[in-house]
Amino acid sequence: MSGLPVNAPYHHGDLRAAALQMGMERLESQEQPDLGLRALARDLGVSATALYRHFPNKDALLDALALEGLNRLGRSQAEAATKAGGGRDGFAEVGVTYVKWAVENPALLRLVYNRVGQVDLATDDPSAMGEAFFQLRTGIAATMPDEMSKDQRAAAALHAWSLVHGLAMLILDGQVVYDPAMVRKVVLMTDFRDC
Amino acid sequence: MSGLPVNAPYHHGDLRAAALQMGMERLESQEQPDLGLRALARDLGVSATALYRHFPNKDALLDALALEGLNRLGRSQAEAATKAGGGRDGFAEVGVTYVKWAVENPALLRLVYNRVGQVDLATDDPSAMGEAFFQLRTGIAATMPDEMSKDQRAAAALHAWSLVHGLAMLILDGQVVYDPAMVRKVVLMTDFRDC
DNA sequence: CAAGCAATGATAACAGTGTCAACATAAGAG
DNA sequence: CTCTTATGTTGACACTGTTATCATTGCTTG
Repeated sequence: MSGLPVNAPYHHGDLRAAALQMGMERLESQEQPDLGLRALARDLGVSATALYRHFPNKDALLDALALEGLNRLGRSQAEAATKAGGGRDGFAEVGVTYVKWAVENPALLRLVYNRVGQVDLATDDPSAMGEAFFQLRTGIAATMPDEMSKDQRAAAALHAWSLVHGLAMLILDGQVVYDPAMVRKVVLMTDFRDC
Repeated sequence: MSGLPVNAPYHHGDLRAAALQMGMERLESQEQPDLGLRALARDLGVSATALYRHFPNKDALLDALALEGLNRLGRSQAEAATKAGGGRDGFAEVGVTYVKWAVENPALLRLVYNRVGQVDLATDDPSAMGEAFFQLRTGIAATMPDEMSKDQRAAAALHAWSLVHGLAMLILDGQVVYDPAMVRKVVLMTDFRDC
């Protein structure tokens, strides 16, 4: 009866979706967004504890946002993998796409990698985060040369993933300035010919 | 007059050093240490606001810890670079050392990279974080083959840094299990022969 | 040595957070 | 219509970082 909009209906309609959407908007528009429960609820025109009817706690909300971010990253990678042909050029193109996505979604990428490691795979739904990351890994491995053995493909995929992820993190942390040409050059320094 | 030890002297002696040491101990012993000002002061047997006589705010304390961490990482890398000879094997050895240090100091590595990017180089002492990271970069570049041009060395150093840093972050985030042999294999997939 | 000043510490308070318990309202099922 | 369930609110508790104010110690200088 105080502070909140006067003629607002008692029930919001779909508060869960609204909260996730607002969180996503902040993750997209700000580098260090404020995803506090109270701040979010305040801007949603709802009381702080209302969110507890849709999420057991703050971490659950962040996990939901991270999962959506991981799906977006996976789609971006899959799209790049199909569009770019095979060979060195195609491989480089996929790597450049990863870094580009990270630069365009810095807060979301950070959230994804910070949250996914803390998921208790024993109790939580194994088809959520783990599945999405599995797809990301296999998507990366799919861009490897065909003549590799299974072990070689795994190692090469890990090499590629580490390279683009590390480069992205160095850029996001302000250690390296983003330059697409430089990214392509660095990625192309990897050559799997004789592995 | 309450809560604190009875016969504790009013002045601590060297509270700044004690706070940094306790922070370092937590960074070394815990994966997600609690570096809150109040929690830190409580365990130091001192009031919360006493720390404000030695640090302008919490960020300054974390910056000091991050700087010490960066120096340790730099020393580890410099030591590895001199011990390991040149060539592919030496290069691989330095990379393995980076990942090993990250696995042994997960919270410290995170703090270093999270803090260093936010330092305002205009107002802060440019000889602190920036200098230490410059040394790390040049140390990495020093392990590159001699026959490279200057630009090639820079790109190769960025490639190497991104590779080991990304691999370290994937391990710390729980996406990849730490296996020294695997790390060496992945690092050796980089070949600078024809760049 | 004494006086005073600067360094260092403590207390109280404010704004902010996540979270829980208790209560209020709306929507839907029988 | 009634009763249950879902959803939202209020109030409170225990935290946090930070500031203003007051207390104590130690060093410096006359």
